[in-house]
Amino acid sequence: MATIRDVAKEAGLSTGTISKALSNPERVSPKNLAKVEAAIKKLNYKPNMLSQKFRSKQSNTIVVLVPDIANVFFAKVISGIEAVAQNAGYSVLLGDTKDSPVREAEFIKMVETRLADGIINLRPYTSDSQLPQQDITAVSATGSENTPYPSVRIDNAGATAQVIEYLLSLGHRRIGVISGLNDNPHTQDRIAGYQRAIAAAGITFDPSLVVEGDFNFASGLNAVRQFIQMKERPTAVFCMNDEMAISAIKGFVDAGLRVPEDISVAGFDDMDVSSYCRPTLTTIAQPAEQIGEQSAELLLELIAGKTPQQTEYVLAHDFIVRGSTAAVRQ
Amino acid sequence: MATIRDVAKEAGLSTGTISKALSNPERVSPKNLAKVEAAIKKLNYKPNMLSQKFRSKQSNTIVVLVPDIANVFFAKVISGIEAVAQNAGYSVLLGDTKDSPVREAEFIKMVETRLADGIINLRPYTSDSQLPQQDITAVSATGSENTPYPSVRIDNAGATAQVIEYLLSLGHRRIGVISGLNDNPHTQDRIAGYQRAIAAAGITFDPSLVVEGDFNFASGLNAVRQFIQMKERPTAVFCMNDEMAISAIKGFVDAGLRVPEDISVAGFDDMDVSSYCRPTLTTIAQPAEQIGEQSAELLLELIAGKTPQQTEYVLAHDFIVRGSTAAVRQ
DNA sequence: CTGTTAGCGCGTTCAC
DNA sequence: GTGAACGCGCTAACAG
Repeated sequence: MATIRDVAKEAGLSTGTISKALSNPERVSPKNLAKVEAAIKKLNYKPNMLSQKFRSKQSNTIVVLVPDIANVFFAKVISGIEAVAQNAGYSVLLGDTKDSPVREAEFIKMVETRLADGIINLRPYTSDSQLPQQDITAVSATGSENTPYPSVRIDNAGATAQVIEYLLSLGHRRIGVISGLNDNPHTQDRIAGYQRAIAAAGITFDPSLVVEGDFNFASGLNAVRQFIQMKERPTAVFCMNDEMAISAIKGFVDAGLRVPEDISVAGFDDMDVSSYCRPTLTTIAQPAEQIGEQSAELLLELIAGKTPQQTEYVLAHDFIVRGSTAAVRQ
Repeated sequence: MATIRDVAKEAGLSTGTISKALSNPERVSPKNLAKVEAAIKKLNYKPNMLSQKFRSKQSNTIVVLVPDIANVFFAKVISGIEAVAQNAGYSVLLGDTKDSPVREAEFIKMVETRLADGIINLRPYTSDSQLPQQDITAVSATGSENTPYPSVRIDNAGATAQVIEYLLSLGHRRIGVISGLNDNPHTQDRIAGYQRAIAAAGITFDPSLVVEGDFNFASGLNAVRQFIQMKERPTAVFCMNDEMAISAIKGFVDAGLRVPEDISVAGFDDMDVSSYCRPTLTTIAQPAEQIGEQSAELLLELIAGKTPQQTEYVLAHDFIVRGSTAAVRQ
């Protein structure tokens, strides 16, 4: 495989000139430029980027830590990250951690060992996080409150409160929740929003109305079983993502209840499918791609050594009312 | 940042010994090994992987070319790739091409310039593909028939024929199709399967029954409008993915038709949501993760310079009958 | 504008 | 078992 020295020899010039011709063509005489081009073409020379990176000590790579890439929300965030990174000449290394701290640690090691310049973490921060054990440049996308490093997120508590207030306005007083895993920070933020909203309406918190899910379809169905067996069944259920909302709807319907006539269901995330399923889903739309873009921009600033004015971005969400919620039956 | 030389100085040894201590600890005296460890810890030394890669000329990285990472099917394939790659000590670089040949070319350049050792292409092969312009080690996941390089795929035509045969067995004679883009090889393979199946049943092909979609939700809705206006409406519709099937169902229902009583709808891919929407979806399940795993294994063999026995894997699919299809109404 | 040269951090000789 | 020295491909610095 041809090296820059081969090109130099072929063109009858020195390696320094070739190098300059590639990076600063305007600083090389047109005559020699032509020679260089000819030699490159003849030898089919491709600069070895591995050497370039080694030389420049810049990997121009960021790693994205994601608990599960098959989750649509994460995939969209990544899409946003990729767009910004690509534009800035950065590559993105995919770090599917499968929720394992060990794997997470391995990816963190990549920036310690210079394979990557920084990390974007899509996993919400918990205390067992390996980050930031060292002084690693990292930002948290989909962060929750109190993330100890730069983050981009939405106001999870506020968005939840908004949904709950809407359900209250429809006359619902017993509002169930299908949550994420209890130790997930998003779960906690959203529970806080729920409690805030019902407290403001003078309703006391009933823990039995909160059923733990895990953000997957199956857990929505399980939760429904619990609700159905209750003596005092809720008249509305807020689900912490759309997957669980969709399966909850199926669960209620299969049990002979109509949605939204007999029971209202609201979701979170606004997946694409949420406007095409039946009934269509009332939900919170997170600006997933934008979260990715903002995170990437923030990280790139950090890598460049700049100190950004903001290190915590709270992006706007949307509350979308569709067909799965209605006024409580009298 | 500490280098191997710093460690050598600290330990009172030479760089060569340190290097050996790291790669072949058993070939260094225990006494010195201890010194090395102490020095490493004291200086918080981390080997510079960028240098290692440069030195070894091995990037241990593969790039995955994907048209759209926010597509669940692709995301699952990637998940499978990631698992195998990680296990083999490889990193995966995400190449979101946004369906642009220019971006595709850029990623291909990464393997030409040594940044990556190989490519897995999730975009079905078309003639305008930039691959394999050079002798690049690449494999096509989700390949279609006649892909000119190693590939992993399912039998698209056969799977489609299976769905159609099932619909025929239910008494349907006019079977509509919502396809992918016409120039997509998967579209072509599946159309072939459709034609084969109806021909075997003695039905002549009516092109007006095939409506072009684009694999997105919205196009399913558009296609439905065309079907509804037909004088002779189909009694069943085969959709080339579940997204379009779900939105088609919504379209029919909104138009006052019942699914499956008035019209049957079948999909392709078996998204998670397909067992939770209403009605649940009759569909073809592709082994997405397995496709990813197989592709990664194949590519790694190729990279290692082995010649695999097989260069075309056709994996088994599943035909899943659920609630969206029923016997034709008399 | 061009050529020469040093050295990035590491692994790998080959003497000792 | 160990250490000194070289070179991977490239860029930067300086001299011409």
